[in-house]
Amino acid sequence: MAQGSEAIVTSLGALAHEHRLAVYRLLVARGPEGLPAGNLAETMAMPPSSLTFHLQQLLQAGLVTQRRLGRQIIYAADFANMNSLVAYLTENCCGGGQCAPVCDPTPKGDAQDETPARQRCR
Amino acid sequence: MAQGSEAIVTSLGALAHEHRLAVYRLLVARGPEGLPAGNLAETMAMPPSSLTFHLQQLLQAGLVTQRRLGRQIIYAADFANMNSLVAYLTENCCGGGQCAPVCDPTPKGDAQDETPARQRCR
DNA sequence: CTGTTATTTCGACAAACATCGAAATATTGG
DNA sequence: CCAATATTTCGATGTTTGTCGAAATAACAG
Repeated sequence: MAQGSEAIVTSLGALAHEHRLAVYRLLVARGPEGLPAGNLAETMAMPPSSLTFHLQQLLQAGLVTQRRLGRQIIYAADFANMNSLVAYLTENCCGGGQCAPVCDPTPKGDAQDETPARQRCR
Repeated sequence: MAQGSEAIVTSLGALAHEHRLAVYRLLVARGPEGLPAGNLAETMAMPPSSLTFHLQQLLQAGLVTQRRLGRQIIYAADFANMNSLVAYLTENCCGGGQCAPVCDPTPKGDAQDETPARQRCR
């Protein structure tokens, strides 16, 4: 119980800041291609050293990835980790179906809706 | 869009603490009936004044409600707000379906100590 | 090499957060 | 009113977070 929720607390804390949430949303919107740090700093109108501070937290929480491209460093959202976070909240922090889970958009061609009467799309 | 995320940041921050997340989970497990502050303090093995501090944050974030019953004060989880939080994360922080929604959150009401991360639908 | 660009690390500081005992505030029962 | 119970408020204190300029590192182009 304690070791699993520790990572959750880290992720929640990483997103619990105006600038970091904004940065993360930018990266989500950008997709796997990601954005270089300089671009983020300019968009956020934030000094580079401040941005780095926040990116480190997102990185440590495993919410973003980092890769080098030439002399710039590209950050991208890590969707797997956000998935875990949403899953945790839905499982542990919502009453039995009280906090309605998101309905399955079924992005790919599979049309199997055999889930046992739980998903309510509002 | 920006003013909405302010409330989200507050909610995330309220949950981004080991003790508060544990308290909130206790309240979620308890349901609308809720638990008195003293009961929470004892369960959490935490001095009452410390507990109050954390309860205030959850309260301010709108994640829990407060009501008096005799000389004790009962706290209960506010599911509507958690619903908003999960909805926000799913809508704004997950790529187009990249962050797969949760499937089948164990119909029976145990939800005690499951592995927090993995949730494969298929 | 040398200079230029992109980003991080370091250091210093203010602000916010967390902890908890002691005192204060409600509520009930006698 | 007085005592007992349940919880909060206050105050003091240590820790963590956030900010940002200056210096350091890394990569590239001549």
